[in-house]
Amino acid sequence: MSTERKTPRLDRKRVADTALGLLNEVGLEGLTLRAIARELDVKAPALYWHFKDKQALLDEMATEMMRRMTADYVAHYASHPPPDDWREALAASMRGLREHLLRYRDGAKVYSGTHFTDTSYAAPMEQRLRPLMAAGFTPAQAARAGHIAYSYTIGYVIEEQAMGPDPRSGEEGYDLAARADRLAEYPLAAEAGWEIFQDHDRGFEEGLAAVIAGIEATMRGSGG
Amino acid sequence: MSTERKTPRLDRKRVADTALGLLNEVGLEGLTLRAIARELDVKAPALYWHFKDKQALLDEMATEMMRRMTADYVAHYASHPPPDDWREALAASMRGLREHLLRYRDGAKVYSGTHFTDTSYAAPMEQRLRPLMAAGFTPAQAARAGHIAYSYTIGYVIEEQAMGPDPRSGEEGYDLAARADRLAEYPLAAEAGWEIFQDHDRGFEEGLAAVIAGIEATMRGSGG
DNA sequence: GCATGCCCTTAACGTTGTTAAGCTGTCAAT
DNA sequence: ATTGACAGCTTAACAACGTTAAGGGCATGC
Repeated sequence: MSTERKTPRLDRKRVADTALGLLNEVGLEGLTLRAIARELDVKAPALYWHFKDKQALLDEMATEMMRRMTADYVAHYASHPPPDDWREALAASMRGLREHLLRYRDGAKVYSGTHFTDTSYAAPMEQRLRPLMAAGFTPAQAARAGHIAYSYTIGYVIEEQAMGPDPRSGEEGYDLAARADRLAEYPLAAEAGWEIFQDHDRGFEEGLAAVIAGIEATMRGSGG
Repeated sequence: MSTERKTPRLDRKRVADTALGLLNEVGLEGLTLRAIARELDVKAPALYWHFKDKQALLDEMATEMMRRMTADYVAHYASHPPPDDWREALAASMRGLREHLLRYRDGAKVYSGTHFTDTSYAAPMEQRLRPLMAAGFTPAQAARAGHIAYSYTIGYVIEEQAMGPDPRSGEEGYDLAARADRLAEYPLAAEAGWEIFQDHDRGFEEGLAAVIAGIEATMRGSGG
């Protein structure tokens, strides 16, 4: 009856955890099976006992990211009351998504390139949709609204992580003055750099506010 | 008529063109330097005369995609009058972006993972921003508005291409009924599948309309 | 005719994902 | 206790990849 049989050094969760940790040190292109194995004090082929191939490991990593996100949600709403306004609920959900993607180097790329290994992604999705239903969205509208906000967030973070080497540091990995020089022929594009490449937190919030306002404007009262 | 100096079999454009063609046949993970070289009747190391490394080739591919997109814009607006409404102009720009990303397998992934090799991306950006300025947006607002729509579009197409193997075919690469079964515990998430995974064209349009309406609602008349 | 430099080839290196085969320790049954 | 089986790892090896080093052919300027 004991679920633990003896002393297996590895299991799927331990591998995914370690791989996620290593991801932040070496990035996605440095994340080789041998490096992960070394971190686990094991040889590379051992991983194939637990995963069909590398993609399966990446899928498990994305799923683990999702699980941690769900756990944060639950923990947070255990102490705070959930927002009663659907706009705040949706915004909070997307902020949480972005925050978790930014927690790992190339997080958005790993995340968006995988199919999940179980249904753990459904719980946050369900939570994201419930407030919309409560506010009078039809199921189809709620799904659409959620996907719009989701697409915006994924796209924003992919761009965000693609340009700066340092997620979350104050540094800009990009010489904006040089960029403006190169684009002297295109004054609008040149000036846009200052708005787009700086203060990602504020930029994300402005866009999120617009997206949610747009959902409200185009989808409320038009369907139900 | 011979501007050609002698018989160089390769140049950057020919390589990028061929690589883009091959991309549609073999996908991003099958796009090896040897395969590209074979297509060009050349050995793999020859590519290193024209490109520093593979990433440089991918960058050139993304830049070429951008150039083709610009060319389409120009060709289209040579025969049609440009929309005078900033909303229509922005929507048309994003439709064009999506269409070009969908034209290549893994197009959005290639596109969003690269830094451009020249300033050719600035022309479409400039065109995207000009109508906004004409409508009274400040430069910062125009930049922000453009980036919001851009992020949404990139995120949408990445998801779109990640799930279906066949871009643009009528087929669904995904068993929605099986998905709904697995998610029996999460009725909202289950039902959302039917909205999200079908009719990408309509889904994109609805989201685009929402995003643009949201830009209007949150950014017009608030700045200057 | 000879050297220069461009453009490509041949050969090879180190690393990657992955497979095949075999070793080791623990448990169940005898 | 001895055995057999099987889970879980190792060692060895393979093909393919990106990339580098060295050299060859061939047009051009002197």
